[in-house]
Amino acid sequence: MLTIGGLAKRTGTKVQTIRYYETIGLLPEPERTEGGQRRYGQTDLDRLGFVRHGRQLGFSLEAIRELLDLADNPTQSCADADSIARRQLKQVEDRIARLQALQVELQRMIKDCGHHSVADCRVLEVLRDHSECLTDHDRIGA
Amino acid sequence: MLTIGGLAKRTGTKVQTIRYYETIGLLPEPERTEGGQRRYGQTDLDRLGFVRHGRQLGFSLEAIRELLDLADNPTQSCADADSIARRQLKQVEDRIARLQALQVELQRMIKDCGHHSVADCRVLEVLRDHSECLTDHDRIGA
DNA sequence: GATAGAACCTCCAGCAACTAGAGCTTCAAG
DNA sequence: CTTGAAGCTCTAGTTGCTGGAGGTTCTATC
Repeated sequence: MLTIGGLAKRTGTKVQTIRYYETIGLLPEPERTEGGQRRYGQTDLDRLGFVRHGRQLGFSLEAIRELLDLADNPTQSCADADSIARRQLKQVEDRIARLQALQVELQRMIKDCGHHSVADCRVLEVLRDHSECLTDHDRIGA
Repeated sequence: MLTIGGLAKRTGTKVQTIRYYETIGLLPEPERTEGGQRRYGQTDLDRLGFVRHGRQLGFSLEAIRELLDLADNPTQSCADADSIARRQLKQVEDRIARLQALQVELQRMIKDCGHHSVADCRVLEVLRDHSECLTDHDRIGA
């Protein structure tokens, strides 16, 4: 039997986080000692491992909850799990695209900035310029 | 002069968000009408544009606050702005790397899932397998 | 069996960065 | 001068945790 600290260590989770997962019903209430301390078994270790891996993959706790429900009643179609994964993939692809655009822009900012005075600092200019991506028609009186 | 709603529309910001930026001191308190409604000018439009663009670029509000401070007192060295940008770039690169790993895994999950019953659904298996990335030495009693 | 101190317990508060709603007032058009 | 959209303040909720206060339990050592 594992203490909450042991479970935390094995799954790379913080103790507080485990208790938090319990309060939101993602993990079941575990056994307790006479004194009231939590004790965990293999099932708990597996379930928490599943949750943590899902989180690393970028699933929301709600998505993970859905997946766990699916896994708990394995009579339904797998299409549900598939659609959750597809939804996630789409989000991930969007995020990557936006981040890559950002990466390019930051690189440009850094390249153009020659450590002079702020007066001719390009980092600030880039941001200022783009604050005018809202160009003319976004200016007051246009 | 713009109303808060007009400013919101022009910058693609929600009205509540503008008021929020004001309460945290990111935007200055604007002029008010007799009746107490906020009225904004070009400066506010620029400043909020700067903030929103920074947010889209992934800067935290704190980082944006630093940049705005820099822009407000342009006597200091530009090295500060540069280092903020570098810090951000590193974070962005990390995020991209993690997301790409995730993308691959999700694609595999979807590819392997053939819309059968959950019994042989690979989506759940992938997550289950990896919950055992904590392999043997992570099992209780090992 | 006493004791020390690490690890546990509950409860509350807070983080970022907003978002939403209740209940009320003001503005601007017709 | 009325009407209804848009404004106002204030409070509370969101997601996914994290930290602290103040107190109890477990376990190892003497």
